[in-house]
Amino acid sequence: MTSTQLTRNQTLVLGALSQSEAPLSAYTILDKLRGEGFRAPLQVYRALEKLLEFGLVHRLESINAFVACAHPHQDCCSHGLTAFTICESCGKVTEFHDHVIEERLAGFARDRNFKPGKTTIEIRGHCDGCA
Amino acid sequence: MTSTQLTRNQTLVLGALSQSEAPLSAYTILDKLRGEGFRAPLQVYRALEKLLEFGLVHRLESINAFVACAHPHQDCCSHGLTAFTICESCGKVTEFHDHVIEERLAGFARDRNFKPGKTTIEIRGHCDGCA
DNA sequence: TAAGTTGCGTTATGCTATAACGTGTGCCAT
DNA sequence: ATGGCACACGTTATAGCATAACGCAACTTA
Repeated sequence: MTSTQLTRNQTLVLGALSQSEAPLSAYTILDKLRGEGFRAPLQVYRALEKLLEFGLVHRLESINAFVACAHPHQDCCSHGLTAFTICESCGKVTEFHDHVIEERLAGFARDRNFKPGKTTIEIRGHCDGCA
Repeated sequence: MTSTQLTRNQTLVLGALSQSEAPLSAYTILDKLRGEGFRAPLQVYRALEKLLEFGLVHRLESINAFVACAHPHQDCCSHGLTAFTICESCGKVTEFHDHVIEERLAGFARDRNFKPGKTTIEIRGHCDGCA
């Protein structure tokens, strides 16, 4: 695990995400942090950019929102592929890692001589509680 | 295969996507169709909504863009899961279907009592030609 | 101390998507 | 045939997401 000292803004943004049950949009984060002196979207986006880089936060492409990583202590997030279920009712997000899927996608890419960068896997639906 | 008569706007939007090598954003489509009388984003979004419904077009969540379905004649797209590779250099998109991944994700959802709706799988990277 | 790097704040702008309202057309049940 | 309905369409306005470009301050390193 790589430990980096976070700046004040980064800490605040990560805190907002960690405290939230559901994923947050950048603008929602901004509103939550106005009390701390945040005034512009860029303050949020710049912090998010770093947090994503550090593997402490994930971006959910299909809903334009962000969540704190569920296993920030491990390094799993940084290289391995991360998949998500996203409940469309309550917003609950579950993060998981699957080696079989990872291999399968890697194989497909190899076959096509495609050099994979970031991979997105997101299942939107309804969680147990929201049936 | 379900065959539906497309409206003029739907035909024009699908045409724009079919002719394009790379995925197009809604606003790019709008610009391409100004000559045909398009004036507002909603004309494009409304057509896209229907085309997505018919399974003739896919939305690429990670780049906010749209592509014509590679196999519109089959029904594969409507139920089965569709995955994509997206070249970040040339924009080329390859669509594929993998039963193993599909099963694996379905199994994961079952285990968690998660009712899956739409699933997104997108690999961004670089295609053979763009190495 | 000069140059480079990094984070920060601000203003402005651009891109993506939808709300709300009204029009016209075709269908078909009465 | 006419009233009601469903649907596509057009328009204006607005909401929501993201970045460009500028300049300042703190810190590092040579």
